[in-house]
Amino acid sequence: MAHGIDDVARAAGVSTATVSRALRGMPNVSAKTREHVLSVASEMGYRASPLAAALASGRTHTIGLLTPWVNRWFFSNVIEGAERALREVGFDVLLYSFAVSENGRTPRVDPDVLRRRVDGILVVGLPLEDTEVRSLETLGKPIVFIGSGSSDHPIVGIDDVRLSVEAVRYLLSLGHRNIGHITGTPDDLRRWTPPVDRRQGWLTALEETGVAADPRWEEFGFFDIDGGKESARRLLERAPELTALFVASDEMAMGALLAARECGIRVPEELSIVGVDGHEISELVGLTTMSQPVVSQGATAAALVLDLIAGRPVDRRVVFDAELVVRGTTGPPREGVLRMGGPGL
Amino acid sequence: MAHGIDDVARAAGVSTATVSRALRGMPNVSAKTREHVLSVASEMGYRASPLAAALASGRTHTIGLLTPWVNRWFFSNVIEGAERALREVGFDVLLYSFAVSENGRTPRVDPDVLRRRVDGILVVGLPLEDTEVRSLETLGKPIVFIGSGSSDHPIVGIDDVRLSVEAVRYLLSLGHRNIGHITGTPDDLRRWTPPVDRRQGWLTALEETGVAADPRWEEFGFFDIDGGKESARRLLERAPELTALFVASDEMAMGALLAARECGIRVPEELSIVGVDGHEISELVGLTTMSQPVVSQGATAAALVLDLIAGRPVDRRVVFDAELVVRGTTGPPREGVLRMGGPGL
DNA sequence: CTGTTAGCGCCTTCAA
DNA sequence: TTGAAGGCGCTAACAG
Repeated sequence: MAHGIDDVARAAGVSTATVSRALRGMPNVSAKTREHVLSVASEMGYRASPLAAALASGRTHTIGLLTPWVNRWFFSNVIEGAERALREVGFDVLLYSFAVSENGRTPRVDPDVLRRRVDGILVVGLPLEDTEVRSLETLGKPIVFIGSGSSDHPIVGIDDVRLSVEAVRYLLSLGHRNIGHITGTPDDLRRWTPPVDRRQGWLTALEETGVAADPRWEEFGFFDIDGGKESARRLLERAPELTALFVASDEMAMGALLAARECGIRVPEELSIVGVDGHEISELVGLTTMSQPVVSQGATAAALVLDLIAGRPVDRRVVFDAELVVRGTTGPPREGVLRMGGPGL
Repeated sequence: MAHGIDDVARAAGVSTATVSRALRGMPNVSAKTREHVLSVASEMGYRASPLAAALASGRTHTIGLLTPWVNRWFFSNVIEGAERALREVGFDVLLYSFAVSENGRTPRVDPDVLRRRVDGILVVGLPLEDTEVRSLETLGKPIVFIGSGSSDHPIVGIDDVRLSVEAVRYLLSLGHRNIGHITGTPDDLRRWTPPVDRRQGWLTALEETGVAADPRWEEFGFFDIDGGKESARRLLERAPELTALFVASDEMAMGALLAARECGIRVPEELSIVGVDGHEISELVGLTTMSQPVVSQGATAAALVLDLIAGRPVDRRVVFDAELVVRGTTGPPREGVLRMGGPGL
């Protein structure tokens, strides 16, 4: 039942080398020989052992997927996209979750585990320390980052500054001027660019319109629902003049919604909220958000490693567009006074 | 930089066989030889090529993880648990997502892709067709199911009937008698036991109490938020006498919450809702639910395949307990009339 | 306890 | 275009 390449060679009356060439679609095989070999092989149900092939050729047809979490929205969707794209072209995906150390100084990725096991590496989400990237580079395999990464390798993501400017401009166009911001940047993740860039976009959009962003209008916290809730609570108590919130992720925005509800603040009548992500649940909660394509980012990153492996030239950076999705959590500010002359979007 | 086993053998002044034995902790090596080999190897930064080792030994130290989705709550959490448990003991995880065909007749898993690549298989979530299971069995490797599976292989999961009885008993103990049920069973997933069992539990608990379950009290739909919302809308319109809903998943329950809100029905004053899962978001939405340990199920399934691989005896079925978590979506029925003499929980 | 010797199943020069 | 033969890097009998 489990045939080897020489069983096929014998049955087809050719050498193993010819079988190997025919099956892999190499050019130097006559059409009729190939056809014959192919039919014999399929008749026998033959499949080359990926292990043996990898050992002999040095190519594993496997991609190592490094991720801090598999059970979080952004990550699981990227993985989904990458896995499907890779499987489609016959590549396997080895899943490696690594710890997100709070103190940030424990080495989290061990290149030796990947050595001689993969043809390329995909790093999802969290940026690695320089030393970690260097150690991965010793593998001599292509590396592609998704979401946030190292400057020396291709990265696919979104333009966080731009998208944030757009979100805040939308709020400005509704008449809001007192717009707060909730972000998340634990100390050890300073190099995680999305939150930093989103904050920058918020500042930029306000400046454009001549609004001075009061430092009291921003709040830091954890990047999940709970974190958003706590941050929003503090923010709303401290700065009651705020009529709108630009929140750096949908999950935090949902937390903000909960906080508003608990404080008895009606959304959007008294407070408008815009998130970032396009989380499925946001749709059902009616959250206005900047929606980003996540599965596509995974698929694109997969295509990039494959290009790199094949020696094709690739873009150093692929940027996806985020799209403003207006839903129920945004409206004109509570004073009902639209100050004309704003940017208008 | 990339040494082979014979480099180490030469450097240590022993044979490759001894190096191999020493490094793998085999018994027949003298203590001092082992120590010496180990130190030489680590000095050289040597790691055995998993590929070559697998080819020579027939053991790949890799588990194939089959799942219909990686970006859904239950699945991503099971994967997370399994991956971490496997990596801890040096096993790799090959991720295979397979299509969930709506018509149910397209073969979704191709055993040939796994042939000679894995030592064992984990199937997460959806049950496979008998033919699919048979084809996987031709690989001759242990298979473990999580959540729902085939009778011929170990399965880890929860007792859906029991948990549902408990959930409904809780509603009964609050005084509810008109308790509806929302479930999801697309036609091609008849063999997906959780929804079937949860429905059974609902029926059983009602019967115990002498309540006749009106067929109008149950509604089928899709197993996500949207599906729950639609189902709840239909149910609430059709059977206004309902004072409580037992919903077969948290996501559907969240949909039901949305539907209630849109219909102007207050929760829990006018309608109590209980879900199943223990989804993180439910916690923040304040949903009462039967919480199941999911990461643990993944980790346990991982331990089971490892046992099977090692030839250790294993339980054919590992059942985890679900736990009632009472939060804000449940309360006494709207009439405020507690009919005494109920089961009392 | 240790070394020798075949493979594991395929790919890939090199000749023909 | 095809075949022969030597690895890829390690494990596992079998001797010693």
